[in-house]
Amino acid sequence: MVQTRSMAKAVQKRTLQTRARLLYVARDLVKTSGYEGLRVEEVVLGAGVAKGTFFAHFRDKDALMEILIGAELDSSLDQAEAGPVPVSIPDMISVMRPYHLCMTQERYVFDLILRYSGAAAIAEIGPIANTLGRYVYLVEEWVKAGSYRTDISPELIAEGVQGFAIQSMSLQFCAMHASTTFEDRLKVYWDAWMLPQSPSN
Amino acid sequence: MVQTRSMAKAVQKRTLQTRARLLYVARDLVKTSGYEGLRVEEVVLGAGVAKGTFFAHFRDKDALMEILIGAELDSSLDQAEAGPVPVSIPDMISVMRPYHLCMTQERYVFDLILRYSGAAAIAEIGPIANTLGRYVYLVEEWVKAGSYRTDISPELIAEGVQGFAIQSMSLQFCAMHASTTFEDRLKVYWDAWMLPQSPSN
DNA sequence: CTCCAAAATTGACCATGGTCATTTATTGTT
DNA sequence: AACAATAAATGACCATGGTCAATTTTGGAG
Repeated sequence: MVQTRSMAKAVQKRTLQTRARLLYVARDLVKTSGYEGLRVEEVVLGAGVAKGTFFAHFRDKDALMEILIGAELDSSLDQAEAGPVPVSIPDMISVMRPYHLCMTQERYVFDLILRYSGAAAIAEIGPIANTLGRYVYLVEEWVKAGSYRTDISPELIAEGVQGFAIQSMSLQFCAMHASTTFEDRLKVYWDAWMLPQSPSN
Repeated sequence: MVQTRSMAKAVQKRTLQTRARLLYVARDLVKTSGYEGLRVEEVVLGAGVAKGTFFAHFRDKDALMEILIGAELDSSLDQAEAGPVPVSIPDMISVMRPYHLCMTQERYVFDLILRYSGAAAIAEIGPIANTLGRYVYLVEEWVKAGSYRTDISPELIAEGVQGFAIQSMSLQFCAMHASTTFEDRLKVYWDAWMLPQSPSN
């Protein structure tokens, strides 16, 4: 008899186990050697599978990275979301600190986030693009609840907030601008963006 | 006799020739296969040298890329700098078009620019970080000559302008935000940043 | 229980960037 | 012109991510 759609075999238990093992080993390796130091070969060795198996579970090494980093970012956001709504710019900076620290923990991580923030060329939105979306949404809510400029939409404000956060991180990694710290710069930008003080002209 | 500083041998002609040949071949290959398609092996084959020679002239493949892309960006900026000073935001957008097009010509190029905008972890400022610095300086001059918000310094305005340009490019490559075009988005951001219209509260 | 098609796994192999001990070319000195 | 010291070039080799035809495992049908 022909195999019909409803008879389609479910994902095998084995698959889930293997995938879980790969993720577990990877997370463990990252703990000791950092993201940049992660090697696919070490992961498969630790998980006791062949190299090909890795790529049957993840499109490429970056896809695994995205999952690991995306999860870390997500839990930082959970933290930020759980607390009280920040009512000032310094508040926001402090509530977002874990998230921002997570993004800048390694240059390699920051680069990967930038690269994947655009959800690749493909139309698929990955874990990282997803948390960036959550970030904007969260900030938008905070903006609605607070007193900031009213000439543009809260969503636009939130997009700019994220843009400036990323800009500040970039400059932190830049030799030309090493003098100012990340959070000082961020405050200057966010103040100027969210609370413009003088007439345009 | 001991070799003194003043007797230090100059760079050999051969060196300059080899380097020029490598650069010429690379530029030529980029013209047909794009930046992403460039292979070191093709470059050395075309230049008639061994692979090791390539890496004696450039730290790594990215260093060559930085030179090629940096030069392209620089000449776009030369163009922008040569014309009349833009007196409005739409003017600025149009004057900067070649530069922005250059940055977004390939996803690969944009990623590399982002990666090298921070002048690597090393304290050395490369061609790309350099053009980004020029960009900010140029915009700063334009801002000084025009009528924009006065509550923050022209330099800060210029930094934000660049940040929003990069943000707009990122979103252009992003599946979630493909609906708005780059320049439309840029105008929205730049208007809101340079000409805030309403009191903060 | 046996058989089979689909799913999962394997590992030899490839692509490509990058290294370095060795060889070759250049140039100032005598 | 011969030599020595330095610079440049070489190419075999390595590291690492990624591929794919062949093999093994799984789970349901009869």
